[in-house]
Amino acid sequence: MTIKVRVRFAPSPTGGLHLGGVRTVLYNYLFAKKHGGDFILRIEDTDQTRFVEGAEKYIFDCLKWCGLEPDESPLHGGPCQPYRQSERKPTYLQYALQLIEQGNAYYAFDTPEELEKMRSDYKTAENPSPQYDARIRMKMSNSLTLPAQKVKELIDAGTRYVIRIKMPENETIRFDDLIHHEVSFDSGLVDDKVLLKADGMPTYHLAVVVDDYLMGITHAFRGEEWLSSAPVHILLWKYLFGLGNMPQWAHLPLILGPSGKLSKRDGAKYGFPVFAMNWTDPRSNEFTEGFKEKGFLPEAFINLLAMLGWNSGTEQEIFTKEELIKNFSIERVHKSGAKFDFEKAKWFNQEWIKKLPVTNYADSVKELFAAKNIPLKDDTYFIEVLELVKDRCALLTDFIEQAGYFFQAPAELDAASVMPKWNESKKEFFDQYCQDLEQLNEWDVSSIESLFKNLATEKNIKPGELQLPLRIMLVGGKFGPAVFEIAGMIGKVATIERINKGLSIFTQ
RNA sequence: GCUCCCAUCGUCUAACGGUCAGGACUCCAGAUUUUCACUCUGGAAACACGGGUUCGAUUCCCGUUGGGAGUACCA
Repeated sequence: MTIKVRVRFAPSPTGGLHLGGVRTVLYNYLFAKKHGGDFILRIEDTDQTRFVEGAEKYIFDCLKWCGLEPDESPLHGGPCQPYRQSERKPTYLQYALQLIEQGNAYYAFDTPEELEKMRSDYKTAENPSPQYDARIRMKMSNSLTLPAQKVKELIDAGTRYVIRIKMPENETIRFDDLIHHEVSFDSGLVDDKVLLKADGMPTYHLAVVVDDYLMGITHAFRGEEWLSSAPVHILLWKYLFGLGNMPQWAHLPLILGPSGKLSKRDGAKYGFPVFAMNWTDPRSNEFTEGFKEKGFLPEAFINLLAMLGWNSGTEQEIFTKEELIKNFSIERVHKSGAKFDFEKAKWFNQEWIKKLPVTNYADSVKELFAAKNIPLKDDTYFIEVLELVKDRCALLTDFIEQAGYFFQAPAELDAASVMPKWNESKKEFFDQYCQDLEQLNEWDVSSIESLFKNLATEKNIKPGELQLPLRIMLVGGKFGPAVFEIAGMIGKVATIERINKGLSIFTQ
């Protein structure tokens, strides 16, 4: 019998969801779906001081937008409720006490001030950050150094205490990581991490192990920043639930920014989004841009994230979510960190804009237009326009410039591209052309075009000399599809209006 | 400082002892387009260094260097 795959993503609701976080979700999700397993979202809100209003909902919104919704979560329910660690608080104490009984943990009464004093007292040039470890724990105030009676008195008196793991002194802790393979640590070099805080809440270290066990997690994928504390978790598994029940670990390589680790600041500094969606910290009011609002398609977003540290072994780069699920394998995830490249990210999005039917993202573009007060016509026309200009758009926001002139006259004309070669005979040409257009019964592209070319021949002007001015009049700049196509789309009235307006500007 | 992780074009990557080291993004040139883009063709661009092992190393081992992470009653 094979055990059902169960994976989890366990964010703390402290702020935006960044690239690396979404990619961790993605790999978890892909792995679970590939193996017919469950993807669980657990909220790790054990630090009350860092709780941020709205952060949890924001995470759900991001996952929904990405199409990576969990099977179980505080929002979706599930058999292992509750999925918020703050609501599981009573659970953790018993395991901490079990560890004390087994001799694997102890009470520590040191105050924050005492800890600080210890750190400064033992700080040297060779050891800038002294740890609470085997060498110094016997010099501190804890149940290892105090007589049992005294410990009992302190606890009975309500003295604040924490419970720390007692790291063995000379043990090599090994484990097999799905990505890094065998990793080993010397237990004597790891400090006695706090397991249960003075407020009764567990730290991440205890909570992650207890909940992974209680929720039946079979595979635990997380960022590489956790690799250093893995020995603590391995030991906890050994002491509490047995190494045989421990999930398979995979520590994902980090996503780097242009200079070192990717940070919120990089986004602002280099002009690319870092979070999945816009996020404003309610406390500091600090705003961080999101991929969604920047104009990314969710399909492109997960595609580009998937390729940042993983590849299928083929030369295929564009993958649908279904293809990713089919092809994903944790063994093909890279060991080294990947630098995020916004240019390549845009390329992925452009490919997806071209690949997807415009109807898939027409509503998003509509919202963008509404925000810019661009008037909309009927849907058929709208779709037709998007189809016409989609090849020119890397971001959804590019549609504003590339499609806006189909709905309203350009606000400004690139007169500089026309003026140097502008002359009276061209003005006469356009005057005449307007009159001819007015008479046109059938407003179709070929008539508009042949009228233009015939008149040009008649006036003895090269059509090429005239097309650019016409384009500038209709579009505003040197871009867009074929001019006559545009005239055909915007209609007789708008075409003539825009030519006349252009004429008045060029002939000043 | 200490611990751990990592190392192929500028960037993302392929290669699992023998390849002209392949692809993609970016950049450059050309074709196409009477604009811009798309598309197509071509080009520039990498095995960090030093030792081993081997008939043969980008590939395996060791060291050096470089980069990253951790070193909280944060996750």
